[in-house]
Amino acid sequence: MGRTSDAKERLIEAMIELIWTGSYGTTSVDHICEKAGVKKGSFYHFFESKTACALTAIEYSWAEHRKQLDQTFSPVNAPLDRIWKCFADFQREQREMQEKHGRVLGCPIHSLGAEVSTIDDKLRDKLQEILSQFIRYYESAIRDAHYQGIIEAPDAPALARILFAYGEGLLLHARMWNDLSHLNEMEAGARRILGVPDSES
Amino acid sequence: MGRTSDAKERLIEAMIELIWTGSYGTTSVDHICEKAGVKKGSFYHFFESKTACALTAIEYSWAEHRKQLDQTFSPVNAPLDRIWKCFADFQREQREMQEKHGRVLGCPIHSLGAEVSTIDDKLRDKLQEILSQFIRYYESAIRDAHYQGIIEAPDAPALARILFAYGEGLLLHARMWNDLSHLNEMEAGARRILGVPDSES
DNA sequence: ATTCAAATTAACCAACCGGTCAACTTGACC
DNA sequence: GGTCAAGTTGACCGGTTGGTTAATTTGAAT
Repeated sequence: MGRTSDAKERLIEAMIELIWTGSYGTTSVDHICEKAGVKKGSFYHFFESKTACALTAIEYSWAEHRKQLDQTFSPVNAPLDRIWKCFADFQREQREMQEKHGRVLGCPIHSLGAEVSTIDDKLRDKLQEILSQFIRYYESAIRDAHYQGIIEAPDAPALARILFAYGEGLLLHARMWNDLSHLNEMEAGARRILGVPDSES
Repeated sequence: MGRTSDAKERLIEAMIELIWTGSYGTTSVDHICEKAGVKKGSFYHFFESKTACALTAIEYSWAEHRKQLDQTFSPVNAPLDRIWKCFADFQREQREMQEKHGRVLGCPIHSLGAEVSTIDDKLRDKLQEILSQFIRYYESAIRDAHYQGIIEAPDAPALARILFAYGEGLLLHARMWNDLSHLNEMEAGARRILGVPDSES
């Protein structure tokens, strides 16, 4: 079986962090290796290319994130509460990242997508897939809310896309302005989009 | 006075196009020079650095764009019509870019912002400034609409930010999916955000 | 026609890029 | 405790990066 190692995991986590705090272009294989405490030869022992490593890292990161989203969007929770809890999770995560790295980092999938979608087909396809999956969380919450008569939303997928575009836009602004307070109005904006008065849940 | 040249303008336009169709990271000085038909020595005759060129290019591009925005958001137009016309302009521009480059390119300011805002302070500040100016177009249109009783929006700046985040999110999706049809629902989403029924203007 | 500031050119630089490779070390399994 | 697959290492590669320089050409203004 040969010896074992956690170098691959360290490389994955290093790449995620470097892409998130910087960009794909500024994240060099050398930097990843340095941060992970791994020599470049080992990098190419585990990954056939920089792109392949990024693909694995994105998949890994999304798999981690899904665990929490599955909890947040549990059908046990009231439909709109799922969305508000998701926003609260966003805020918490962004706050933690600001405390850790001194900057609000926004959504890595979106920042990466903006950078590479015209350049790298494989990365773009993977990012599309992840974002499509994410929208489904909003979609089912919206559909449930509609069926329960909480909101008027006959076209749940369309409304989910609107809500999603808005949320991602806000996260990007928070990153650009390095300011968490942009996220405070997230729920207020979502209420307007969903057509929920402030007084109601 | 020495000889004159339009090399600087050609470099600016080349840089804008390369950033828009690709990314800041993949846009090398060599590529810019090649596209502009200019030798690298001349590049550094006109600009002290790649960043300086990008700064000038962004400023130039925004100045061009403002001319049209000033027309679109002319107080002569009905408040909400300004916004719908702005969206129509977005769609037209994106369609033209797709015809020209084979891809939907989205908003270069935002894509660039996502990429460089944690890396390059000067670029980030300039992009922030431009986006802040853009929001003001929405803001004044919303304020006018509120004052005329067309919509209920006591906090125009906040609603403008929501609308803006949504629009930018949609443009990014159009870029990532290379699909103009994402923009078709722009007005419908905006109507929900602004609280305007489909029947009314 | 002369002048001279401004534009152009090509050669050059060190650092870094993604990627390769053959030699070497390790440790899980029998 | 020996085996051998798997992990590690450091040197190496050609190409590209952002940036520099000194010599040269140009043309607008006098």
